[in-house]
Amino acid sequence: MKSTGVTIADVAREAGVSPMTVSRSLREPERVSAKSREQIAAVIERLGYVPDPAARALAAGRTNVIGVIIPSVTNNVFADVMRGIYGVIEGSQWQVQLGNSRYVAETEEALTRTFLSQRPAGLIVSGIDQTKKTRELLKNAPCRVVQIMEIGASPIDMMVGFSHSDGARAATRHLIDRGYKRPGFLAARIDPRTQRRMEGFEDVTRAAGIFDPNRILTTPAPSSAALGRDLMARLLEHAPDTDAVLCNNDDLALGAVFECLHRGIDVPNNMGICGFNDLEMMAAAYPAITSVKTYREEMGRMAATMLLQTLQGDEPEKPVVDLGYSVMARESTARKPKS
Amino acid sequence: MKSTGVTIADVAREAGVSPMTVSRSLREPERVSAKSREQIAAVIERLGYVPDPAARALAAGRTNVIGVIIPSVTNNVFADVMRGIYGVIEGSQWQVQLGNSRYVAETEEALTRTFLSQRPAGLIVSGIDQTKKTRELLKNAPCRVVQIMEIGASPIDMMVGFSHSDGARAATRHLIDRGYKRPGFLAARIDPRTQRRMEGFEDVTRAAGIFDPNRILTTPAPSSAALGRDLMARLLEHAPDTDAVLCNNDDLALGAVFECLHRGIDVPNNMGICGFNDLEMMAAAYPAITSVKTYREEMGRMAATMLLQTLQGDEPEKPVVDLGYSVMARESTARKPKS
DNA sequence: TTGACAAATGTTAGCGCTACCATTTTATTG
DNA sequence: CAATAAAATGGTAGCGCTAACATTTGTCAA
Repeated sequence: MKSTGVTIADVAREAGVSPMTVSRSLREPERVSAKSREQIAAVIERLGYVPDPAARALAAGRTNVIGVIIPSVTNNVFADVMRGIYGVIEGSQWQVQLGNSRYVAETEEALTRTFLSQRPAGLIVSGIDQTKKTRELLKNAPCRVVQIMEIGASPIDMMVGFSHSDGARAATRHLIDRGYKRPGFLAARIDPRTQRRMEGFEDVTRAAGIFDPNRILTTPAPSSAALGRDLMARLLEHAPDTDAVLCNNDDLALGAVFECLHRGIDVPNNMGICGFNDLEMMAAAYPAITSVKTYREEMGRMAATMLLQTLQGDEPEKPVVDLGYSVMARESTARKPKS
Repeated sequence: MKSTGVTIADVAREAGVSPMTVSRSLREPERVSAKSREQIAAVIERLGYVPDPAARALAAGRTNVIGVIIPSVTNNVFADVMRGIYGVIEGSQWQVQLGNSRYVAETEEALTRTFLSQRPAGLIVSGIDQTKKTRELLKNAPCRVVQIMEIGASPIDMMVGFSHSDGARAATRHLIDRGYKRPGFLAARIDPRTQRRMEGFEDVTRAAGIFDPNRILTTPAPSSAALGRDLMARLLEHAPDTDAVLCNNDDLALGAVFECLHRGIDVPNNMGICGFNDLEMMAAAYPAITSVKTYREEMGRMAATMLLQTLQGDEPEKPVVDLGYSVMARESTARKPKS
């Protein structure tokens, strides 16, 4: 039934030591004499012994599992974050266990419970909009917790992210600086982060006296390039004098660019287009597409690093890290100055 | 230390039954009287009892973990497959545990060992190019195994995929049918599946008497749209009379299209471009890009479904499923017939 | 009523490991 | 060289659950 029936007792017998010494040589080798350590290592190699994580977890009261809860496994943005997390954790003694909340708060709560029942070594959760109950569970968790993607005023424990509303503000100001007078906003699947980006857009356009709710188009459908084309088309019918769009993400921006190409609309001179996240293809597109760069892989790396630090007994320098964003100005908003 | 210190013994005491009855009511409710079942359910709810998976695994000699080994967590293709797998497994009693082999056979072997030491309920592995040792481990695994992404002659156990060389053959024939005379092939990161696509391309062009190794451009770098632009640019310098390209994947195809747009090359009339996988954005692009559609989410769904069937004691109808592919002909290869 | 049998429940033991404390061995010092 | 501390190792118990078997309770026909 077991892949290898070899137990710690077998190793101990063969090496002529007690199981306890074998156990120690695996977890705290510095507390075992060099002689025993080598003997044990040789036997482990020879017998192909692999510790049983279940037995270990039961005896030690904790696992080597780091739980990660994200709202989507397919969204490129989270894929990048995951790459960062995996990059740090792979090769260490810890293991990633992924949970997919599908943007549903109740699912997130259920996942949190499931993870906690496994006595994880640490947890990484997305965003700052947990339900009250989830927050409570995480606050009382017997492990450290890192919130990623966003930063906010009341961290549960640690936090790595950036301000989505500030990112959208900067992008909107960029459009205005480039001379666009009637900017719109396109968004799919309104999650809390989208909401805050929209607020940033509204703030800045309102302050400039050019806010117009008719130029804001949203849909609950999941984001895609096809949807970007569709939203752009609808915006052009609805408010044909719109001269720029801030898209909630890059898929939409790409679709918007394609729709303009299709209609023969001059990007950037008659339509400025800005995305959000700065996926790799934005720079490679033609015209190259302006986007708000976010540091997704770094976010994952940082979150995992902070967690590993705490697992080694250290504290991270700062419990809350703001990774910021950068507006990557490219052709799609490089409007020729008009008189 | 534990999130909830509630054990099965606590529940048993409160419900006035033995721990065994509680255990059974959780795993085989039909073997417990309705009265006990309700009582137990009420107590579980009241105390917030959650079974400890480690204790369960240790006692039962198996876990509820389904291990999935893929070569990349960030590649869209695998993200789609994962979505299919998660879709089937979420909500069931099983859990997904993801392993990332990074396209390295040794890493795959190590991951296989790690997973097997956890006594998984089942395994899903990518491709058919495992090392000999990995194959042996999987053959002797105490659980069922599904190979995905590809089909081949000697399945370890079950298999869901399609023929990459056939897909490439069909795409190449499509280019020839559309009147292209000097097709090239672009590929990044040569994995075994890329290799087989390349072979398919070579077969068909050779048979048509138009094979030219100078039109095949590859690089070990990971795939991206920027790389697609770059490869296209190099191909045009290297073999300027090339009139079509089959790209090993859609990122490259998108980049190739952008490079042509940039250079003012008429796609499809002076350059036909075909991708592979048919990611969502291919249809939304302008010009819409021809691609070989693969059924990635279905592949994940099917693999997970087959595994769950075996876990319930049934056998899947067929142990090897070929999901095929479809050439989605679009504008990027819709060349006007020349005399 | 009673035996025969099935359904429901309980008892025992142990999965493989590690925390905790006890003991032995080795190094250190006056 | 004894006294002491430090390093290395071992024994015991138990983590929370379930497999396997044992026992009790309920059902039904003769």
